[in-house]
Parts: sequence; structure tokens; C-alpha cells
Amino acid sequence: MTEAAVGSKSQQAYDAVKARIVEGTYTPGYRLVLAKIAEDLGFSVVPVREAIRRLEAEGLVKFERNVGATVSGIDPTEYLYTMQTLSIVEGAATALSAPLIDAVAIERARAVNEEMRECLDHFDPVRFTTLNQDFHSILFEHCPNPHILDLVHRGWNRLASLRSSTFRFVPGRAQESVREHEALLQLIESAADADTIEKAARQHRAATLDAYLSTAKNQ
Amino acid sequence: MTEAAVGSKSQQAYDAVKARIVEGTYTPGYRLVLAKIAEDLGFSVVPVREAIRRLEAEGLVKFERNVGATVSGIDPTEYLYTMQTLSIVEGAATALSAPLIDAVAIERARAVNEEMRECLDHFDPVRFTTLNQDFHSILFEHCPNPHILDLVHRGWNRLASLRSSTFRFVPGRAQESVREHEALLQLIESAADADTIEKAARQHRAATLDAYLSTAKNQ
DNA sequence: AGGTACGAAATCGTATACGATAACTATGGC
DNA sequence: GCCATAGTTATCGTATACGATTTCGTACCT
Repeated sequence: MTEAAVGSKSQQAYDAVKARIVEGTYTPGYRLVLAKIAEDLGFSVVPVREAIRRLEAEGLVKFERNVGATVSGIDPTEYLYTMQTLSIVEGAATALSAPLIDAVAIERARAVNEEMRECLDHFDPVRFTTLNQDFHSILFEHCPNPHILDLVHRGWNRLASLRSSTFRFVPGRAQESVREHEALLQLIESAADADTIEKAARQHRAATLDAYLSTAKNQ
Repeated sequence: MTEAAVGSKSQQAYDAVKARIVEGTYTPGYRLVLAKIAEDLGFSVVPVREAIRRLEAEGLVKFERNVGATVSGIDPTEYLYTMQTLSIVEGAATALSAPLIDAVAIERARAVNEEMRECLDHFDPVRFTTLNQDFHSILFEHCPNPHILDLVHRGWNRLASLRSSTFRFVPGRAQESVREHEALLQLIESAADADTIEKAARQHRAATLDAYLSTAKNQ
């Protein structure tokens, strides 16, 4: 899983900081001081700076001129924007991929979904979220449009700092999600038309957003 | 139109190089030598480098390690990816915006579309393309999701180096486009449901792609 | 006591310098 | 005459250094 071919230092810095954000080592609001990170990694500030700016472009980091960078939190508004965008690009990615998903992949996805169901019993939100991405990644394996896939991954990264929060805070949504996965697989198996699949996949993501919104009536 | 508050030098470099690419001063394949650009702008290479990497993230520039940066062309495959993605995000942006478009905006859009029709007579592809973006920008003025709007703009930028090529190379498509604009406005005026509007907007972009594909049977 | 102004510390932004890498060129061998 | 190889050049990648800007703390004034 770890990259053998470590790229340039700016690439290493990018990977390292991104990993810390996604894993939750750096939590939202965390102050990213260039000199400090550079020292930690044993680099100078220039490549670190470049890495931070790249993360900024992806929305993981907020950068203020002459002030510095912080891990960007994701307020309710941003969450809404991100989830809405994800619902659209995931819907498209699923619909485009569907005709290319073979029976083997379906079974692999089904197995992952089964594991997710088990996570509900053991109450393992972190693993649940990982498996959820695995599930959809299997469906996207042969996605014919890498640009759209890239947008999906960007959305996932942006949600990373909130990892599994929905599972924790929105009662019942995880159970529903597992059921929707199975329904989605059946649609794909039965070669439903692209529009039906797109709507289902889109709704799958939108339902999580709706559940969040109706729970968090505040703001 | 020119920004009064010039930002940091890296920002200026970003704007300058981006403008040259979008305007067509730097054509695809053009070699972007950091030191040369830095000298032109009167900066040192560090901020220029940062600007180039940002443009790379947006897909406008291709960067090879220890080799350098070139303005990224857009081959037929990339064109397909970009147009397909655009059709999805423009469709979504239009559908989300539609309920918020007032009668005044509709009339402004209609006026722009009328100008586009005139461009067909004078054969002015450059202005046609500009107006086309203006037309859609009016519709997106109150788009409730800035993330999606950002994706639209990224797509437009990527297509910039091909500016108006469709108009030139696909006979009749521009005329069709103007008609589709009017149809779209009428859908919005009549408060058609989101799904209908989304499909129309999506199809509007997809049709241009289809026209291109059927014309350029090569490759 | 509260607010303002000044000064010090922290941090960013950029320039310059140099080492590393890849592309190019010329030379020699086959 | 062509290919391989060594040397040269161009360009990138990063380190270091310093000036610019902001922030924070302190002292002074009202």
C-alpha cells in the first residue's frame, strides 16, 4: 500500500500531510506551520509549501495570505455542498460504470456489503466507512471516465475529516445504506437502464445528506 | 475587469499564465520554462513554479518531473472526458439554479442568445463562444452550490484552448445550440420539473460532443 | 479599568544559489 | 554510414537567507 517509488519531496510532503488529515491526526482547525512540518519531515519549507497549496486546491486546507494554513473544517454548509456534488458525480460514475461491471465484481461488492452489515452488529463505524468506499470503488473499477472518478475521490477526501460521523449521529441510516447497496447491485445485475441506476445511486448519497439535515435541525 | 488588488506574486503568475493559455498565446504543447516566465514577469522562479503547479492541478498544464511543463493539449479522449463531465455538472448546475432564475435574468439570457444568433450571420466564432459562456453564466448566477459551479468553470477552462473549434468544425451545431438555448429558457420559464431541465441541459452539452464524434470519425 | 499604541516574535513570501536530473551534441568505434 | 557512449548544456528541485506582514504581548495614556 505504501508507495515504493517515492516521488519528489514536494510529493512526499503532499502525501504525508494528506494522510495525516485523512487519518485524523490533523483535525479541522489544526494550524499547519510550514517550518514545523518541514522540520518534521526533514525537508525545507519550499516543497512543503507547494504541498500545502495543492491540498488547498483540493479543499482540504485553508490558506490565508501572510497568516498560514489550517486544516479546513467542514461546516454544515460545506457539508451540504460536498454531499450534493458527490451525489451527482457518484450517480454519474455509477451509471457510466454499470454496464461494465461483471458478475465477479458484483459478488465481491456483495461480500463487502455483507461485511458492512456485520460492522453494524459490532458497531465499528471506522471500518464501516472504509468498506463503504471499497464497495463503491469496486463498482467504479471500470469507470470509463477518469475525470468523474477523480471528482468522486475529491469528495471522499473532503468528507474524510468527518469520517463515519453519519453512522454515529444519524440513527438507522447505516442500516438503510446497506439495504440500498443490495438494491443497487440488483439494478446493475438486471441491467436496468442508465437513468434508473443513476437516480438510485444519486439518491443513495442524497439520503444520507437528508438524514443528516433532518437530524441536525440546528443551523 | 483587471483586478485592482493584485495578490501575491504567485497569484499574479497564476493569473498571467492562465490568461495566456486561455487566450491562446500559449498553445498546446508550448514549453513553459520556469526561468523564462519568471524573467518575463520580473519574478523569481519560486512563485512561478507554484503557479504552474496550480495550473497543473486544473489540467491546463502538464508537468513532468525534471523535464518541465507544457501547455496540455486536449486529445480526443480528453475532450470526451471533459465534455462528458461538463454535461453532467452543467446539467446539475442548471437544474439547481432554475428555480432561482427570475424573469429579468431570463430576458438578459434571451438577449445574449439573440446576439449569438447574429454571430452566426457574421461568422464570429470567438464572440459566439464568449457569449455562450455568458448565456450559461446568467443562468448560474444564483446557483446554490458553488462547488458545482467551480467544476463547470474548470471544464470551461480546459476547453479554452479549443475555443470555438466546434463552431468551426461541426456544421450546423451552432445553429442547433441557439435553438436549444431558447428551448431551455422556455422550460425554465414554465417552471418545468428539475429532472426535465437537467436532462435538457445535459443533452445540450452532450449533443455538441456527439456532433464532434460523428464528424471526427478518425480516431 | 479599558482601550490604544508601540514593539517583539512568529510566520509567511520571495530571491538567490547550488546540486540533481534529463536532454542534447559531438565524438569514436564498428 | 550508423549506433553507442561520454561530455555538455539546459532545466528542474530544493536549501538557505532575508525582507514583509501579521499577530500577540506589554506598557502607557485616558
